[in-house]
Amino acid sequence: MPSFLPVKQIRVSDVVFKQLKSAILSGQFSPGQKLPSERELTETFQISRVVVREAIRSLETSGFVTIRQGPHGGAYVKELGFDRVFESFLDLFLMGRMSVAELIQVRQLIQPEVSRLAALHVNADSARLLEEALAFEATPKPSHAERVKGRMATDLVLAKMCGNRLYQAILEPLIRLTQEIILTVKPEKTVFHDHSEHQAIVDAVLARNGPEAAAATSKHLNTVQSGLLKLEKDFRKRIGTVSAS
Amino acid sequence: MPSFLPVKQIRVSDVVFKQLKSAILSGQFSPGQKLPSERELTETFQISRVVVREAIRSLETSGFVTIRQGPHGGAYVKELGFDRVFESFLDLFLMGRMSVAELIQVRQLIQPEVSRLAALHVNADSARLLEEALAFEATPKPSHAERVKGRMATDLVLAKMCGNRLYQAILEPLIRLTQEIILTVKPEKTVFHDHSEHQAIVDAVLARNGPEAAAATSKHLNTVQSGLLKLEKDFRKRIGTVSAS
DNA sequence: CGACTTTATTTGTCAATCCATTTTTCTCCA
DNA sequence: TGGAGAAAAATGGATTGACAAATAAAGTCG
Repeated sequence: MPSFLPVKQIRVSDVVFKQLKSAILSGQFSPGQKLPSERELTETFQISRVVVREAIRSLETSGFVTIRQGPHGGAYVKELGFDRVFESFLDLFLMGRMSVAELIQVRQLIQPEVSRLAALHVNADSARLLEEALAFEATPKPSHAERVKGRMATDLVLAKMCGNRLYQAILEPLIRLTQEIILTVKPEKTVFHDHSEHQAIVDAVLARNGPEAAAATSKHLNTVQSGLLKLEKDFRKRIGTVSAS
Repeated sequence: MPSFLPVKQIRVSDVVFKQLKSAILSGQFSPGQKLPSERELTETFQISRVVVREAIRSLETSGFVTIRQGPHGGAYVKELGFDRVFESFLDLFLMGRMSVAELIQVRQLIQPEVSRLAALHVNADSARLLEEALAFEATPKPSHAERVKGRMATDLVLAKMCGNRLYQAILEPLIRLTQEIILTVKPEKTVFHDHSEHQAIVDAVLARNGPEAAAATSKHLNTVQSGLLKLEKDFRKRIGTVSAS
């Protein structure tokens, strides 16, 4: 008997998922555009609606589309952000496969370099954004949550303006993860760093002084570190009672 | 009229997804364990099977479970790896939101530091793994694909043994992404680095010489860089015709 | 005892139907 | 003519019931 090849057993919904994903990645559907409706795709692929729905659901879970209901509803292609990276890091942390100490150690390597690069790439636009972020941090916030988020504004702008989008893709999720940890524990009173440290970083960046920007960032992170490490134990105690978002 | 609260409109499958995810994260289901069958969950949550399926599908897409068919089939909880991070980076790259130059720049910062840490943390076990990886690289491989993958063995072991799992979570996906790019372009003949460079890194690590390990890694990456940058244009030409995996 | 067959369990797919949401269009009245 | 409200239409969300496909375990027969 001739040796036949085994028939690959794959789920139809997987095939559809990959085709749609491929179409998005190759630009056949641009961000903002709408995929065909479920019923149309049913006809196109000649499969049941359930399968189409599962495929689209996977696209949504992967962050490629958002789904809206009603006429003019459907699966709309999203601009690919860093949410998935963030979610992945968050889950690793929640699973206990990463500690605050490790998080800070990585930030201590990457962030000074990012600030250094930001100082080299600064231009009129980014300078304005940076000053706005710093000013935003200084404005009083109604809630603790907003205060914590506001505090990260400068860091996020620096990550964005460093000229390397991969640095941004790594650092922004790490900063958001730090936020998440602080907010979960909610140490209402604690203030980890004062405004002057961010001011020093921004000054150095605006002066295009790379080494100084890196040094100021490094110093800033040392300040943050001590406060954060104390939080982890509290955090681990709480997450048992808090539902995953 | 008293002001009623708006009824939150949420998808049932989302609620189920979050509950199951939460149960996994909190350890109610450990890696290797099986979630209840679809029909059981149907009873538990008092919802239709389709909804249960969508929720489980999302868990699979998020990398929390693998689904098997047949008796003893079902949704088995996975050990959370770095696949999701890798996928996220890969998609960002495919979407043109990250370049090879940026990838290399980040590796040039992180990898020397990782090697330095590896030199500080090396012990009997990790030393053995490292030597095995280096020996594995030296053994001839039948196919180009295996050669490329084999070449990364040492880098992956170093990332694993550096003592910071977040570095591993970042670097391993970046190394795999580099692989993926090389393999897609398939420059059959090209050899980017010779064995001696990895040997130098391993020697320094085993000698517990952190600075030297970092320096050797830095030098190694410089070698890799020049070869890689030429590849990107070829890569971009191809991905239009290659389906997303 | 071993090879084959059957059976049972579980996921995969389908079809038809109805509900919920939301935008557009129509209608009717001031 | 305008505008408010009602109806229609388009789309995703959910249900039900049935059958197919895969696969591990139990049974059967030589």
